[in-house]
Amino acid sequence: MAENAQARRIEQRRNAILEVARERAEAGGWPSVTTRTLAQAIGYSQPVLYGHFPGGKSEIMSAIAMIGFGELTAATRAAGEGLQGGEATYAVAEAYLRFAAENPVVYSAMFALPISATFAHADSEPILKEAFEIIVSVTGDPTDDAPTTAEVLWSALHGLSVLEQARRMRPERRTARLRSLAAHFGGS
Amino acid sequence: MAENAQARRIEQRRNAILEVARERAEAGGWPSVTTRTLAQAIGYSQPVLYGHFPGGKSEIMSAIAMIGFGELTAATRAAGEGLQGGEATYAVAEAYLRFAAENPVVYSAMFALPISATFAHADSEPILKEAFEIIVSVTGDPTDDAPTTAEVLWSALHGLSVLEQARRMRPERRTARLRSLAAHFGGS
DNA sequence: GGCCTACTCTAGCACTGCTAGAAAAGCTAG
DNA sequence: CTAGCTTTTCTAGCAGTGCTAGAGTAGGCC
Repeated sequence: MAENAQARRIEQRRNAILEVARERAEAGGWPSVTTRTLAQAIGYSQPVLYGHFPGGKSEIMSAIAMIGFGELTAATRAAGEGLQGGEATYAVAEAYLRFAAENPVVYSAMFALPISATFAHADSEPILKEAFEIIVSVTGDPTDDAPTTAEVLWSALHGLSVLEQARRMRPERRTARLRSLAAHFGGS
Repeated sequence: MAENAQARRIEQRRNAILEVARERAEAGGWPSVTTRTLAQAIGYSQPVLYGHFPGGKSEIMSAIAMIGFGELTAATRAAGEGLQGGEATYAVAEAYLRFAAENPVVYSAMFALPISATFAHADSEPILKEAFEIIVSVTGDPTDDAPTTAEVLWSALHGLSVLEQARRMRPERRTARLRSLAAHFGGS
């Protein structure tokens, strides 16, 4: 009984840590999330954070990154639902770039950390593999092997996300880039 | 007379800072390059660094990043020299990925920093614009506007570089990805 | 030789992630 | 209801970071 309530309290606090950390990171970047400010925001002292995440700040970032992969998978899957060929490619790509643009720091955590997981491998984190499968499904290329083309398409999406975030791309050409991408990878 | 010797001494020390910083960064990552270790390595104290680079560590990283852009431009230009169509695309892409793989931390500095420069704009840093022009020249796509296609191609190259470095791509499929990229962007 | 300028260093600030040991709270048993 | 024990939580501090004010030292000039 007591253990159950205790467990729920701990789970709740863990979620609070992740929620506050994400919120603050989106507001002022990852460097603005310090163990001190984070601890104060949840109403506890620093060591409590290490009780939940022994790996410290980087483990907190990794946890948020995993949540991000789940959200990205859901968003791209929903976007491609029921579509075929180039339309599916365009829709999935658009959803991907939108997620990255709307959650820049979460997205950066998803790729900045040494999570050590090769997308196309079977023994990867299930969430990563799931996300990769969606990309594979919209590469309308029968000549090449699909996983390889998917790796290239994912790279293009990732590059676009990073470079748009860094303001290296012309904002007004966003849809043109998406059309170009869909034309090159969307198959028939 | 004396001023000239003085100026040369200062220039030499500036180069020593950049050289040592790059060396150490390639050996142990950017975090291992601290103002203390860097100052000690060049035989001076920390404030001397700020005499050369008032912006501190980030300005040193920016300076190295600019050198990196110069090297990347030279490497890709040399690779594409005299080639046409898909062959040029493949060669340039290969040179690009090789540079990123051989200079991972310099490459990361080239894109991690807020240098604030949109590649396709005329008023960008000349070095950046020059590098972009090479990419434009190997996009054999007459239907789309070339700069937009070049932005997408650059994104794909950047994404491949980052994700290969992060071990998210299967290493044994590297040439297959390059062929796929050249096939999709190389034109006729 | 004496002075003045320009350079260089020492010492320290404010901040970071992280942790050992003290204090407090809560549960268990008598 | 109290005593003791376990678990949780906090205080205080370490080692390291980027950066800088002011003291000290070297150099060239008259």
